[in-house]
Amino acid sequence: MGKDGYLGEFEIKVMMALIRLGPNAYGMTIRRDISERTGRDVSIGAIYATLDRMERKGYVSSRKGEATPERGNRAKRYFKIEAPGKRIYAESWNAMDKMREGLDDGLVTTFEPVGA
Amino acid sequence: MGKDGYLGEFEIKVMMALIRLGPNAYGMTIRRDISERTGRDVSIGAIYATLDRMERKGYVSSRKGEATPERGNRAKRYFKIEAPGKRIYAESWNAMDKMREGLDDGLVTTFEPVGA
DNA sequence: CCGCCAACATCTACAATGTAGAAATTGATC
DNA sequence: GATCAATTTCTACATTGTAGATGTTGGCGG
Repeated sequence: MGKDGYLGEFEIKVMMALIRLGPNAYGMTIRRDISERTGRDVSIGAIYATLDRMERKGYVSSRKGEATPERGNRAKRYFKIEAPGKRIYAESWNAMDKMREGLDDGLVTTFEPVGA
Repeated sequence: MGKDGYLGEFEIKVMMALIRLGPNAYGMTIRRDISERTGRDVSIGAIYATLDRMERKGYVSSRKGEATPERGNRAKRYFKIEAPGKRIYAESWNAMDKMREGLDDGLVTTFEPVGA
């Protein structure tokens, strides 16, 4: 039970986007969610590569949706988290959280001492 | 400012251990801290490889301590976070935190529905 | 003395993840 | 039927993650 490694930093973010987006999660929305929240752009290739790898492991699954015909459109590929994915995501996050327990944010959020 | 990537999952954990351990951070204590908190063992090689890479980038620095002669002892190598390290750690963590904003823990912490 | 043990660090190699960018697909519109 | 927009797919390479074997240093038992 839970003997595999942890999700990587980017994988965790993708998982979070999946959770947030729910049934509306597909490549472009996932990308947008991550860019908006973190303030940094990610290539769409990065998103799919990660999603594909997680799908191979059974962490997520995908299904093709209908092509909504709004000025040229390719069928979307929707993703959702599967049980093993939830499990490893929870483990990954919990480990982070435990590592962080007790750490004072002040120590690390401030970049420079105010006086110089 | 802050245009490099983010720290990886393990790098973040090592940083957290450094913060927690303060002046007592060296290979073995870092390893122990991570193992105890996450409940999983990490090889000492993994710790040093990560630390070395972060040192090359100027995120952390190290100095050799005196060999405390308690039943055979090699001089410890103490590590500490440098300003660029604090910066990227904060950015990395903040990005995670923002991604997670609003997510319901209940969704992901529970592995199986109670009823089957 | 000498060989062993303990506490640490170093090195090497390989697997997994992160990431970008260019190309392909598809249907709509003109 | 050429072009455009929304989306996915493919490919390749850089960076991180990770283990394990090996080197170093001194105390200790005998």
